[in-house]
Amino acid sequence: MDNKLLYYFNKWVKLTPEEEEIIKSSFESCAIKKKKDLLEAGETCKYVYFITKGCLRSYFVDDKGNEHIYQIRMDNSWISDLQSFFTQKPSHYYIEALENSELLRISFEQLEKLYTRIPKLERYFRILFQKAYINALERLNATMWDSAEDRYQTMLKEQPDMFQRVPLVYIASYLGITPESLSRIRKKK
Amino acid sequence: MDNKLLYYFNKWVKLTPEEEEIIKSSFESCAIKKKKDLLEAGETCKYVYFITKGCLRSYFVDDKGNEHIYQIRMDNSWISDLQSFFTQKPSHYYIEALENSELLRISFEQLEKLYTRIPKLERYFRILFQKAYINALERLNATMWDSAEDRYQTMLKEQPDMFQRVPLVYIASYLGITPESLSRIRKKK
DNA sequence: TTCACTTCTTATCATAGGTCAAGTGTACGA
DNA sequence: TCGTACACTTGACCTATGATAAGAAGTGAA
Repeated sequence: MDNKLLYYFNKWVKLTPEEEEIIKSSFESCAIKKKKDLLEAGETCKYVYFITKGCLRSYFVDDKGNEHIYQIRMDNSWISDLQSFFTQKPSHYYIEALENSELLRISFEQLEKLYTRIPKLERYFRILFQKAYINALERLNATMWDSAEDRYQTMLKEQPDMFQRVPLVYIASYLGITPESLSRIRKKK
Repeated sequence: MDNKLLYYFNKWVKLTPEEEEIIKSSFESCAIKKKKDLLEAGETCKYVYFITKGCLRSYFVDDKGNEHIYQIRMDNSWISDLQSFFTQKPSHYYIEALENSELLRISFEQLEKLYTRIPKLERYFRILFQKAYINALERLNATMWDSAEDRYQTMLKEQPDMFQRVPLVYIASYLGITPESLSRIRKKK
C-alpha cells in the first residue's frame, strides 16, 4: 500500500503487523476526477476519506445560490462531512475534487467494526479530532476578530502550498471574503 | 458524588462500578468565585474542568487590550484551554467565572493515567471532540456567512438560557460584534 | 488561429457594523 | 442613603468589505 495512512496511525498508536493488515483491508481505494463531486447536499455521507494525493473542497450553497467553502484539503489529510457521517443523515454540504485525486475510504459500518477490533484506534481519532477542534476554534477567532488582510497574510505564511494549487476564487471563499476583496488585498503589497 | 459526570460517560461507554470508582478518584472538586480567573494568559493550563454548576467564559486579549470571548459554558459541560493543556505550554487565553461555580478537574498526568487504565474513555472523548469539532465548524460558517442579526436569532433560539444568566456585553463578544450593535439589533424587533 | 472559458483585476457605489462619546437606569457595598 | 460602578442604549460619523458590472489576461480545444 503506497500511502502514508499507516504511518500517521503509527505516529500516535503502536500497531502490530496483524492490526495493520486489518486496517488495510478495512479501507478501499478510490479515485475521483477534477470537478466531480465526492458528496452532494441531500445525500448521506457514507465514508470518511483519507486523501493520498490530490486536492478537494467542502462547501455549502446558501439561499441565494452562492457557494461558501469551509474546507480545502490536500495530500495526507482526512475529508468527510462528519455531521452526516456520524448521524447517517443527509448532508448539507458538497465535497468536490479540485484536482484528480486518489483516496482511501472507509464506511460507517466498517469504521465501527474497526473500532471494536482495534480499540486503540479510538485514541488516534480522539487526538485527531482534538487537534481539528483546537484548529477550528483558532480559525473561528481569526474570522471574528482579524481583518481580511490579516487572515490572508496568515494563510500565506501557514499554507503557502495552497496558493500554488488552488484558484484564488476558492481561497477567497475559504477566507470568508469575495474574490474582489482578495484581489484588492493582494494589490496593496 | 452529586453530579452528572458519570452519567455523561455512561451515555457513550459502559462502565463497571470499579471503573466508576477509579474515575471518581481521578477527579478533584473545586470551586471558584465570580470574577475570578481559572486560567490566565501566560500560565500553562494544568486541568480539564467539568462544570457541575455555574458559568464561565474563555477569552483572549488582543494587541489593543480588547477582550474577545470565544466560549461561554454552563452546567454539565467541559471547559479548558485544550491547546495549552495537551501541549503543556503557556496559554494565550483566560478562563473566568461569570458566576460562583463548582467544578471537577483532572490534571494532564491523571488523565493520561486514566486513559491507560480505562482505554474506553478514549472513545468517550473521541466522540466529545468529534461533536465539538462539528459544532465549531458550524459556528465558523455562521460567523463567516450569516449576518450579525441572524447569528443573534440563532443563539436566542438555541441557547435561550444564556440570555438569562450572561450580561449582553459578553454575549455580543461571543457573537463577534460590539455591545452597541447588539443593542441596535435587539431594538429592531 | 480563433473562440470560448476560466481566472483575476479594476472601478463605482452601497451598507453592515465599528468607533467614539454621551447618556439612562439599576444594584450593591460603604 | 449615597455614590460608584456596572449594564445597556442612543446618536453621529467612519470604514472595510460587499455588490455589480466590466474588462484583461491566460489557457485549451476545434
